[in-house]
Parts: sequence; C-alpha cells; structure tokens
Amino acid sequence: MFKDLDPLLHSQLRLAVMSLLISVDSADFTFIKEKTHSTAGNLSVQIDKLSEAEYISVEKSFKGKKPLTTCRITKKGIKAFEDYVIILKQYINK
Amino acid sequence: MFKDLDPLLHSQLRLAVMSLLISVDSADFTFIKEKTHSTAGNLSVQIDKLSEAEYISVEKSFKGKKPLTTCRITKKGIKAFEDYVIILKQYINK
DNA sequence: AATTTATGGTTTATATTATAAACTAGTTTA
DNA sequence: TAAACTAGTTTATAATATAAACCATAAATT
Repeated sequence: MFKDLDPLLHSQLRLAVMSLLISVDSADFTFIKEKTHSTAGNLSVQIDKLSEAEYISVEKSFKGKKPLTTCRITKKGIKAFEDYVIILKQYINK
Repeated sequence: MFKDLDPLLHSQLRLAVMSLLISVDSADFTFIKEKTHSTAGNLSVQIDKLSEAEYISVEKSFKGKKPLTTCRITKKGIKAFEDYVIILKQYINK
C-alpha cells in the first residue's frame, strides 16, 4: 500500500501530456498546448523534463517556414505511465 | 477532458492520508504516519492543510499522558476526494 | 519599406510545495 | 538524574510548477 508515485508523472500537466501521447502516434507542440490548456512556457519546460527522462522523444523540424516540435511517447514512457496508473489505483480505489 | 485536478489532493502524501481516512472512522497521527511512511514534520504540515480546507477534522486530546491527534474525513473531504477521482480517471483511462 | 501582429517556441524569475532538520514539551527507562 | 523516547510543531531549505518576459522568423498592415 502507498508505494511511491513517480514524481515525474504525478504532475497535472506532465500527466496530461502523457495521457494524450499514449493514445496517438505523435502530437505537435501546438496541438498538445491546446488540448491541455497550458501556456507555452509551462509546456516547454514539462516537455523537456519528460524528454530528459526519455519518457517521450522530441523531434524538431519545420512545417513550411515555421518551426515544428513533434512529440512521441517512448516504450520507457509507456511502461512508466502504466506503472504509475497501477500504483495510483491503490490510492483511489477506496 | 483534462479538467483541473484539485491541487490539495494531487499531492502524494495528502492523497494517501485522504485515501486512508476515507476507509476508516478515524485515525491518529502515529497510525497515519506509519501507514504512509511519512516523516512527522511533513505529515504535520499536510494534515494542517487538509484541516484548513476542512477536508478533515482534527481533534487533540491525550491518551493517558501522551498527546493524541485524531483525524477524521469530513463530508466536504469525501466529496472532494470523489470529485478528484472522477477527474483523475479522465487522465489515466487511456 | 517599416512598423505591427502572429506563430512557435525558450529562458528566466517568482510563487508554491515538499521535505528535512531543528526544536518543544513532556514521559519512560536505565 | 541523565539519556532516550513519544508525539508532535516550527522553521529553513530544496525542489517544482507556473507565469512573465523574451527571441526569432513570418506574415500582414499602413
């Protein structure tokens, strides 16, 4: 009971990002920003953290002349998310 | 999708405390401390916060000659916990 | 052509939170 | 009677989240 919750995932915005990415192949910065109702600054920081932990991969390219940041969840990220959910359920199921 | 998570509950220790209290009539400080593997200092602070929000009620008395702090979840706390769980599930169910 | 506005972010500063360490007050044990 | 223990609280510090300010380029406006 009450195993530690991965602090990287136990954050509203990072959890929302992971939740989003787990159900799509990839998503770009603007899309994630809209879906999560986050500010660009906050999202930028949180994407960096998830990326540094290798929970997601980030690819920077251009769409026409505009920069495009594309995110994907990694295998490590999927595993971490699934583990987090299992532990979290111990807290919320009664 | 991605409604805000009550920041008072989206904290590992406070969530553990609430999770514990929701399934018992009452619990004292030491019991909660053991069950949640927390330090007394941290637990004291977090109990105060839950108490100030009126998510729990705190009663200070004596067991023999030793101080005894007894905590109970309130109706407001039960409601907040239940709401939190509903919103959280939107993040973790795919 | 030069200023303004928009896009797609990053960096930095600040507010909030969590945690640990130190402290209080009294009790039990050696 | 001194040391160690119980049951906490308070305070200081470290970590985190968030907001505000900034940067570079592109597109639109005057």
